[in-house]
Amino acid sequence: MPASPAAAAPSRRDLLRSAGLRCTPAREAVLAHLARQARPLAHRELARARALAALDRVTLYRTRAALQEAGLVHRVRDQAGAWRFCAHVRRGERCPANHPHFLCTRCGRMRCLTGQTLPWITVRGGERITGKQLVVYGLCRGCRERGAR
Amino acid sequence: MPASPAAAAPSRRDLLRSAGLRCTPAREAVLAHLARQARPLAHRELARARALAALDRVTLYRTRAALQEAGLVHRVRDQAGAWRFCAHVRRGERCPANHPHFLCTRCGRMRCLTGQTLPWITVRGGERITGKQLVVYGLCRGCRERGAR
DNA sequence: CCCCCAGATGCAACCCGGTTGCATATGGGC
DNA sequence: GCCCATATGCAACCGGGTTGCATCTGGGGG
Repeated sequence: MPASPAAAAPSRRDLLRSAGLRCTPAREAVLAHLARQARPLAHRELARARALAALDRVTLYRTRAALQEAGLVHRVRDQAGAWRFCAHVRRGERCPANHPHFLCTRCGRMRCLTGQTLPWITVRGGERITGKQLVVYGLCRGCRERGAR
Repeated sequence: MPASPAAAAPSRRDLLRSAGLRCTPAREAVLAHLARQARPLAHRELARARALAALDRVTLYRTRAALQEAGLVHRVRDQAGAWRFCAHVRRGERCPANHPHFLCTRCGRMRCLTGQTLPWITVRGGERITGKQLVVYGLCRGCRERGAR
């Protein structure tokens, strides 16, 4: 594995292409940003990012969706009702979003609670379960120390 | 306990008033409808209800909120990002919404999975937890039998 | 039983997340 | 380098939810 700066990472480009997606500047930038932040980002947070500010908002929405459908990214609904997208930390995990998420109700930051899996829920009544999500919310440490309550 | 039809139920009116709310037609109607349905209802479902169709949508939003703040009702975010409100089945429960919810992604109906409590999630990092919610989604029995997939 | 006002309702306008239709630009296989 | 499937940008739209303001009313006090 070469150590040259350009080739150090497993190449966004290869990642996108092997997921069956065309490699475009928008997708590279969004994927890079999600990977760098490594926490579930809302549309606003993406739109505010310097590298993504120039993108049309529709493009941003479509890019998020494309990355998610291609399996490079997972998403959670936050308590404000918006989707948040997060790059998979390790590729090839069996269920990449099978963990709870924490959301700070003050600063709006969300983080993955990796290392804990979602509980097994039994639903009696013949339903076919296709997914689940658990969001824990409250005040993050920073917000708790900074302000009262 | 009297058996006359008028006094059989514990009176919506008393419920509202003891929760510190004025008793208005809108609130009585919304509370009655939520109690009758006994599952988390989205704004659309409330707005479509015959008894509530005449209400202004803002009133509906404010009524939902009032009932919830007064503790007569709890709410969950569904997978579409909208709030759903559900009347408490029993009053005085310690944590009235401390159960998972099932959402059918086809017909959009949601139901409370009472009888199961939410798991204890440990969040390391000094966060103060104020709430959590677990939504399980999939196809309900009816939709599964009715359509394919 | 009526008066009166805090609080509830209705209306209009607005915000924001998200989607759709369509014309134009471009990635990448040939 | 060509060419087309597909990605982007733009404009318009949808739906959930909120806000400001004028009007109405529940219900406590007289």
